[in-house]
Amino acid sequence: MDDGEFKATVNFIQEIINQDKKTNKHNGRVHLRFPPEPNGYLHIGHAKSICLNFGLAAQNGGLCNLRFDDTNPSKEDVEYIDSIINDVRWLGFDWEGRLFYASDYFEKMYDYAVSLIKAGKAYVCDLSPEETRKYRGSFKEPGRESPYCNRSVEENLDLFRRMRAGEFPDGSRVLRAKIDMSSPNLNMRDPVLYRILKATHHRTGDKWCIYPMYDYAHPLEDYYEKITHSVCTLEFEDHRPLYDWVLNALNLLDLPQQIEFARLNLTNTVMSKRRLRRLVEEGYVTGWDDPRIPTIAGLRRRGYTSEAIRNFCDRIGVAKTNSVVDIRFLEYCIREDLNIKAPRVMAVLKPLRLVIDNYPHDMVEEMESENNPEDSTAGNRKVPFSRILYIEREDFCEDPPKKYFRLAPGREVRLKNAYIIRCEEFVRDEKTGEIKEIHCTYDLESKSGMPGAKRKVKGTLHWVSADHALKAEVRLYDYLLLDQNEGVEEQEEGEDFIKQIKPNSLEVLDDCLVEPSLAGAASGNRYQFMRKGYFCVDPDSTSDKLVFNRIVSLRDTWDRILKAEKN
RNA sequence: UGGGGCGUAGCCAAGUGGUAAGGCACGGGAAUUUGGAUCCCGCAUUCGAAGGUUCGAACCCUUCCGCCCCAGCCA
Repeated sequence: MDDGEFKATVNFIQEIINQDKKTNKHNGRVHLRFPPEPNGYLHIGHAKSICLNFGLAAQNGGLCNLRFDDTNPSKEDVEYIDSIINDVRWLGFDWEGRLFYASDYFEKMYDYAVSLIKAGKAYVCDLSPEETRKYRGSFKEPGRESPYCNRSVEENLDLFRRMRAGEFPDGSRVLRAKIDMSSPNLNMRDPVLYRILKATHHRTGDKWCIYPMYDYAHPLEDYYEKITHSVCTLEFEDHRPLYDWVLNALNLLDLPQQIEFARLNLTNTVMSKRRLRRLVEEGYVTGWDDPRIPTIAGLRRRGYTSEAIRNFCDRIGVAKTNSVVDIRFLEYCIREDLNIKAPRVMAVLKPLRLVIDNYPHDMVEEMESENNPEDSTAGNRKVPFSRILYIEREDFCEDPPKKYFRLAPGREVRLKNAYIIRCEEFVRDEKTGEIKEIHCTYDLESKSGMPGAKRKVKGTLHWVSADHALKAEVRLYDYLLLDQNEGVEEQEEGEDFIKQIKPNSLEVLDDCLVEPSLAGAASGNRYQFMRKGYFCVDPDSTSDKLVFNRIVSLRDTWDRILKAEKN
C-alpha cells in the first residue's frame, strides 16, 4: 500500500513503543484499542486514529481491539454502533473478534468502586450539580471540600448500593473520588466517578441506573483488556493524572500508558461531531453519507477508496502540534490511487452538438480505445463514432483567448482516439445568441493508428456519438465551506459556521452524455471521465438513468492559467 | 488568572550538539492523442524572539512572545 516513494518517519508513539520493547515493559506485548463512543458517525479524523492504532499494532506484531465506550446511554444508539463497525471494516481493519463494550464491564467496575469506597478513596456526595461546580473553585481559587467527603465507609457503601438500587432521583447524588480539592489540575478536585441516570441503555436495558464516568471507566476498560498503550487525543492530557490515579488507587499492576496526539483538522470542511450532526439534522446536507461531508460514509459514497484514505492518514504524520491539513492533500491521495485503478471513459458534461459535414450519414466506426494508459493489463474497448457528436461546451470558443488549444473557427483539433477535425462554421440560436451547433470537416487520413494521425495538433478533445450516447446525471461537489481556514474548531461567540457554507456546494448536471460502454455500470464503480475527473456511480443510479458523483476533478492547468490571469 | 501542551516554508512534517529530510501546494521546463499521469529544475543562510553556554546550537540554559486545551453529574 505505501511502498514506493513514500517512507513514513517513525512517530513519537512508535518511539515510546520501541523504548518499551527494549526494556521489556509488558513483557514485550503491544496492545492497542480504538474506543469510539457510539454517539455519531465516524469521520476522517477517526480514520486517522483507527489507522494509527491498528497500524501501530500491525507494525509491532501486536493487537488492536475495537471497543465501544458506551457509558452514557442518554446520547448513544445502536444505529451508531452498526455504522461504526461497518466503517472500520470498510477501512480495512480487523479486530479479530475482539469487539468489546464498556457496558460489558459495568459489574466489575461497580465492584472496583466498592473497593475504592472501602479503601476510603471514594465517597457519596449529595451536592447538587450547581453546588459541586461552586465547590470546585476556579483556575485561580482552590476548591473546597464537600461537606460529605468524610462520611463513614459503611454509610458510603450503603448509599452507593442504594444509588444502584434506584432509590434516588437523577442528579441527587454521585460517587466521587477523594483526591485533592486544591489541586491545580481541576480534574483532580474530587472528580465524579458515578452519576445516577435513569435511562435505558442500548445494551444493558434498565439493569443499571448509575453509569460510570469516562475518567473512571476508561482506565479500567484498558486494564481489563490488557491494553499497553492507550492512545487518545490532546484534550485528554489533563486527564492523565486521573487515569493513573484510578489504576494506582486500586493497586493494579502492568498498567496501560495513556499517550496523546493531535487530532486531524481539514481545511474547507467541518469535523466536529456536533457540527456534523447539525448539518445532518438541520438538513444542510442530505444525511450522514452526503458526499460533501468528511464522514467515512460520505467519503465512501463520494467514491473515495479506503486505500486512499489509509494512505492519507499514514502520510499526514502523528505529532502533538495542533494542525490543519490542506484538503488538497486528501485530493492528491485519491487522484493518485484512481489514476492507476480507474478505467478511462468519455463523458460530456455540458454537451454541444457537433456535425462532421463530410462524414457519411449512415456510417458508424468503432474506435479502438485504451482503457487505462497507466495499466497495461486494462485492455481496450471500442467506442462508436459517427457524423453527429457532442463535445464539451467549453471546448469550443468563438473568439479564443491566447493559449486556448481547443476548437475555434478555422482551427484544428484532435478527437481522442478518432480523427482530426477542423471547425468550419457554427450556428447560433437567433433568440438567445447561444451557440447551438458547430460544423466541422474531418481529415480522413488522420484516424488514430494511421500514419496521418501523427500530425501535431494542439488540442485533443473527448466526445460522444449522438446516436450512441447514454444520458446521465452528474453531481458535482465543491468544498462545503467558503473560507479555507474555517475547518478549525470553534469560532468566535455568535459566529455561526452555517454562514460559511457555500451556496452551491452541490451542482447537479442533468443532461450529461456518456459513452455506451457505461450501460449498466454498477453502483460504486469508479471511472475517469477523460479530461474531467474521477467519478463514481451513485446508489441512486438506475438502469434508466445513470447517476454519477464527481469524486475529484483532474488537475486542471488551463483552469489555473485562467485564474492566474484574473489575478 | 492556576495547570497542562505546542511553536521548523503557504500546509503537513523529519531533525535529539557537527552546519535544515520528505510530501502537498506553488513557479519554470521537457515530453504528451487526457491542458491528466510521468520526468527534470526551483522553492527556509534559518528553525516564535532575545540573550547565554560551546570550536560549533533548531537541538543545552535563561527570559520573553504567541497559539491550543481544562472550571459537564459529556467523551
